[in-house]
Amino acid sequence: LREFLNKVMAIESHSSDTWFDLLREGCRRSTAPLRAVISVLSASHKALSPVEIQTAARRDCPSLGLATVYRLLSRMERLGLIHRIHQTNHCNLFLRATVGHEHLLICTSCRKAEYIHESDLTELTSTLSRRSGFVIQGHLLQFQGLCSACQNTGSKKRRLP
Amino acid sequence: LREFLNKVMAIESHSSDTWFDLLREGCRRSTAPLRAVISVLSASHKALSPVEIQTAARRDCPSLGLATVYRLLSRMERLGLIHRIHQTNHCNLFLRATVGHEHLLICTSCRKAEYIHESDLTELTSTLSRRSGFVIQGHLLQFQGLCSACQNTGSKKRRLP
DNA sequence: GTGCTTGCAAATTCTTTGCAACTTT
DNA sequence: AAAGTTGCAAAGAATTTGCAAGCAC
Repeated sequence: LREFLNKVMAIESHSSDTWFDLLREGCRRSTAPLRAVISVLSASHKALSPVEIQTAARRDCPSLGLATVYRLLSRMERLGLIHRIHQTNHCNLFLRATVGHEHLLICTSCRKAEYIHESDLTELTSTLSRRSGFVIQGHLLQFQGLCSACQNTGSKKRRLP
Repeated sequence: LREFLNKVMAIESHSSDTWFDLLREGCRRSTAPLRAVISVLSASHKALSPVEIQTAARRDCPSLGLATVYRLLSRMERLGLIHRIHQTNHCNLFLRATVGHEHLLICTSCRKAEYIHESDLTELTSTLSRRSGFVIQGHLLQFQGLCSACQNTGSKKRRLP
């Protein structure tokens, strides 16, 4: 696995080492399904559904079953390697997590997703905590919109609430 | 329906007229299932699942079927009267929408939910838009935590990621 | 009466699980 | 060899739909 991860890291220009470090710590065995799914998720800038992940990963691992995809996704989610993307309707899309960037900007048309860096929420969180009496454990902030590419290609596949 | 809504409005102290106005505009017929579901949702400060809504609404409308609850929920969601609450696992909880308050604070234990007023996001939105080239259509901001009541009652039903 | 709504049951869709076979270490 | 993983098929959930009967206007 270690070897495989180093290879993928070398290819992925946008890769943070931390993500691969987490993988190395969290996954003990290097199996074909795992490697195939890692390849797909580490390279994708779009949120993908389990079926899409299966389809894409079958290029490297043709026998890959959907149940295995679900099992791998839940493992990777538990490790904090991927995030579930919540849209008005569909909440079954997954995207590689980026360390230090918790917030998202998602294209409602092509599902391209970007992690964004956001600082102001720290203060807001403590204000909220003080005012409401809640112990705040986490939050979910996601922006939806049309990426520049989709603004031009018209509303082909646009999917609005 | 108008009459029924006025009655409910009178009872609900926290009610904004706008919500009932929207209902009046969006719903033409006053049926027992609709009235029962409105009663439940307008009064609840917790996010509720379809089954919970059915159960609660059966007090007023014993024959209420689950399919009808789903149909009513999707109508009300389309009208902007309720919001779907997205949690790490479950995304099938619904809460009455509060006009002018888009953001939420949700107790992971009892699911008590409060709408919060948040202003800073406007500026952040335009910064993001400028930097990313996205046309931003909306966003989702939800805080999770433990409400003061649940901090004391221990971690009975606590449900963490 | 007309047309929207409902309840039921069946159909779909999405996700999880049991299990024997198979890999990885 | 031992332990963890996989694929398949079956099971479970969650949600949607077809349709005849019922209701609101």
